[in-house]
Amino acid sequence: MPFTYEYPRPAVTVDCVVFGLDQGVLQLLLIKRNSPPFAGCWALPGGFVDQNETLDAAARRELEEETGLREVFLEQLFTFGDPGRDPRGHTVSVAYYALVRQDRHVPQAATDTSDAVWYSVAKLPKLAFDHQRIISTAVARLQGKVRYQPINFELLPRKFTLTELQGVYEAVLERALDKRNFRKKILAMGLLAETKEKQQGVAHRAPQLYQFDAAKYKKLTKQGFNFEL
Amino acid sequence: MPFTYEYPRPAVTVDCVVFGLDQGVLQLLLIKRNSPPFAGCWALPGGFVDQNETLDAAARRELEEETGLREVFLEQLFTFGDPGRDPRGHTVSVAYYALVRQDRHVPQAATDTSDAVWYSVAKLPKLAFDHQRIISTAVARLQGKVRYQPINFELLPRKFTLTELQGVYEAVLERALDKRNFRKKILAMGLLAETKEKQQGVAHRAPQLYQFDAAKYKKLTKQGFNFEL
DNA sequence: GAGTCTTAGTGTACAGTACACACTAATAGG
DNA sequence: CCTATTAGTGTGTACTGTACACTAAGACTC
Repeated sequence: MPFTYEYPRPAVTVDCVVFGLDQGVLQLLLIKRNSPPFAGCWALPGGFVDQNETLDAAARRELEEETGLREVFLEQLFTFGDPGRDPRGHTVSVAYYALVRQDRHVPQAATDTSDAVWYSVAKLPKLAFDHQRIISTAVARLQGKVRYQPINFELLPRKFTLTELQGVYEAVLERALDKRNFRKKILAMGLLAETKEKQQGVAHRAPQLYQFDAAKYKKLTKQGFNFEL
Repeated sequence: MPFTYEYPRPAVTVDCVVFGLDQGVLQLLLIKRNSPPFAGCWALPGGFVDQNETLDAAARRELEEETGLREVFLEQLFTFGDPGRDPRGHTVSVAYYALVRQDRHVPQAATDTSDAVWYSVAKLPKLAFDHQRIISTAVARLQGKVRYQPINFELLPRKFTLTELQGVYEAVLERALDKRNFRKKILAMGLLAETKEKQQGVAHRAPQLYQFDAAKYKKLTKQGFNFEL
């Protein structure tokens, strides 16, 4: 026991707000709790931080254990530590938010042991602990972040059309955007590379597929560029 | 003991990055450590979170205990939890940043028991733990925040001149601003109220004193206004 | 293969904002 | 009263944000 500590310690957990996108609607991945407290309630995936584990690692570990998701975009959100938030005792939760590509949406079948289900952000069930508050914080953060950092690509398959991308922005920001202006701005950033492909199997003019140029983004970021929408 | 926990728990601490302003230079409040580890080193004020104490309360308590400062602007910054950051064992630190009014700069004499000293942000001594990293994060956050939230008032006395305010922005952003454009923008926000006073005892035209209209700020914020500089 | 349906893709004009820039006004001190 | 010092003010120009409507292309139907 490395510390001598005069009071009982608060415990440390991580919780992940996982955003996905289905049919242009912003979704959240929730877990059904099996054990008390809040047994039977829906909750964010998460759990205790192990000794000698970074917070990021704990978040990724819990995410994989409970949902099967790996190698997603993951960023620290905020830390919630009110004494009353867990009826078992004082628990400090470091919250993360994650963005998951549509083509990697793990369907329920793939995570058969756990009850991980996607819910539309607009229609969430009653949640355990203070998870509703954590989600509200995450939504606000996402809306703020999207304005000056191109993270919405993380919610789409690697190749996507501009209309799809606009849909993501609209879903996140909860308002309509002008098509022509959106295209102008997003292309002006210079972070999108045309692929040689067009989308197949649509009953109308086939749209161009683009992909996000991560290398260029890294380079421009280092030079202190801003990517305001 | 409310939890059964299979591993030894990481401990939870808070650390405060306290910004002040002296002669137009951005300053940081540091504490000299008396005990190991890092005895004799400079460090951020902070300490363990008590059971059944909110994180905010812990930060305020530690700040007052170690520096005498009360009722300052205080906001959560980021949580640092790398296992190696404290040689005694795994410690998760919830970092805060605070802004202190110039007229409330507690001089060293007022905190006679502790060694709290203001250092220019540009010339910091070697610091304990990962506190240098925490400070870098705080500076970046402050620079970002200042662009869209009027928090710089927190660094000035209640009544201040526009030139002083401009100086704060310049100190934080580390670049010069145009006087006329700055005045236009900052007055256009509508958050400054002229006082009936002018600054006394200056060997030149006496400048108008202003104060921040907190009520108006609250009202406009609720209406979703932006305060970009 | 002509016609229809549906979404892709494109340009311009106007308003508002950002930015560069230089002189007069007022006060204290000598 | 003269000097030194900072306060305080307006305009023109470039750029950026925004509103807005039509043609292009592919798939399916008959």
